[in-house]
Amino acid sequence: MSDRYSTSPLAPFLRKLMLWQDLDGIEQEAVLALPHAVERVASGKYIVREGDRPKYSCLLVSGYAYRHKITGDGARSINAVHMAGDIVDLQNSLLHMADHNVQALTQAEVAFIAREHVVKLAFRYPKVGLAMWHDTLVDGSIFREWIANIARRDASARLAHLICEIGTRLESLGLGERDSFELPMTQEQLADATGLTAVHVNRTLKDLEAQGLITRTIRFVGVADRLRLEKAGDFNDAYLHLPRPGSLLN
Amino acid sequence: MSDRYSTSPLAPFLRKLMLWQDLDGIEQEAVLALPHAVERVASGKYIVREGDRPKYSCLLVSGYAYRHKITGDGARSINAVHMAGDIVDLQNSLLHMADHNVQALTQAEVAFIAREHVVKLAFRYPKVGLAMWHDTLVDGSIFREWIANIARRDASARLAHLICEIGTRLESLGLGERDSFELPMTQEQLADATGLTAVHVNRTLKDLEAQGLITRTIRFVGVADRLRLEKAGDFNDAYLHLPRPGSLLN
DNA sequence: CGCCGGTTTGAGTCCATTCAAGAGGAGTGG
DNA sequence: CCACTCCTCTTGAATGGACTCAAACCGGCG
Repeated sequence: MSDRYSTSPLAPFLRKLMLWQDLDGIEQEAVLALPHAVERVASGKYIVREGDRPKYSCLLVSGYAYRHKITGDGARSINAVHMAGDIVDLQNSLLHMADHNVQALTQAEVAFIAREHVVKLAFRYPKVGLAMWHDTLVDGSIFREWIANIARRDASARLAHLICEIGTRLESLGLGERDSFELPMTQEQLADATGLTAVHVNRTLKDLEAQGLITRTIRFVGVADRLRLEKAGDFNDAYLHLPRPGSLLN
Repeated sequence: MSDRYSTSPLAPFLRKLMLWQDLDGIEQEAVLALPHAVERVASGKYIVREGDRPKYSCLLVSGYAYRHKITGDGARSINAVHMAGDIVDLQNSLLHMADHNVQALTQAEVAFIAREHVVKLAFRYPKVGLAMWHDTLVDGSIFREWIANIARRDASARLAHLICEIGTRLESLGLGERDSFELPMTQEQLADATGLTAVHVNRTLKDLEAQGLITRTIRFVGVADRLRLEKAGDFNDAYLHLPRPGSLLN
């Protein structure tokens, strides 16, 4: 049984919920007991498409995914990057109509859960419900930070900020080290996530590398000097609302 | 009693929740019975400040407010504009720490409700809870659209889009007409909401006016040609998830 | 081996910014 | 009631950060 806490496909999801609320054994069991189906998704495949009317919420069990919209003249805007444990489209399933696309960034595993099971769980176990609600609020907080990032920071700060955020989130989910991880996004995807063009991302990354803030290998980016990178990206992790020792309020 | 549905300071909030869920009489009563204190706030006053640890959620009863962040080098980014009925900081109160500021845009009335009452209501009356959750999801959807707007549209489209959005939301809340309303934001505020500068907003608004899409009086903007404005702003209201005849699902 | 998606680099352009100064209104206080 | 101030709006000129266009490079893969 304590096995399930690590082997269940829902384990990363549970781990994430427990960032937000201290769930007891019964509540944890209830989360893991959600009826679900796991699917393997190839890199680049769509998980949800704008206009879909999904009946299932989906969670990312492994790999990366991203949300994006296409504007009228065909430009793409990436709204979010997701990693194992993230609820990838509570949004779309509770709102009944997908207003954006979700696409696998790498090969990934996705767990599908019928909407009504999610809702039932949330209201039968208020702390679980509160954790999920909390999660959607944190998502919102991240969107706000992205708005500020794209609207009011220059190219190198935008990229530095994005890299810091992903490192911090990876670490908070126990998926990697904050100071040294790799980011599986093409420069074009980085551009669409920062409101830039691929060409300019290329030049800016080279610049960050020349300054000794990051390292780069083909198609991947790593962090070299975390502190200076945070400074360059005007990064402050408060908006991620991660639990801190001493803030164990309800 | 049917009086309270129009006179209570919480009436606009209830009206908004009922956009998302069809609440019965008991549920409606429960919403209106929330213990609350109403405060009048002068234009420009802060309602919540970044770093606050608010114990109260607040609702906008009348007037306008906006959320914003200040970046490291002092630039302001406006993340959202709110009107009567909007839940203005469930965010900050449920997350325990405000990650951004909320400021009155005009003179406004704000209702403060202790966090625990909000939570209790949400879980005692699941449909009310679902409506609130839904509301936070729609907020998130709007943030995503703003990201796309700022990241991937040019100045005139950004402004056109913002104007369309506010008109549509005003109408959906029964606060005005979609095709002709006034927007109490300075050009500097419009700039901070669209990732532009005040000077360029000025030139762009003049341009939209010259094209016959909007009308302008001192410090206010009105809609002249809604259809063409929507086209210019690449505006499609799907992301607002407003109820439509025929989509009365649960 | 040759294609293909992604990366790199250069040169020229442009949308939006910055800087700067003036005009118009609203509010305040003498 | 006028003088004064402050804030917003307006306009012009110059600058610049990011974009576009275009070509070359690179590594993986069928």
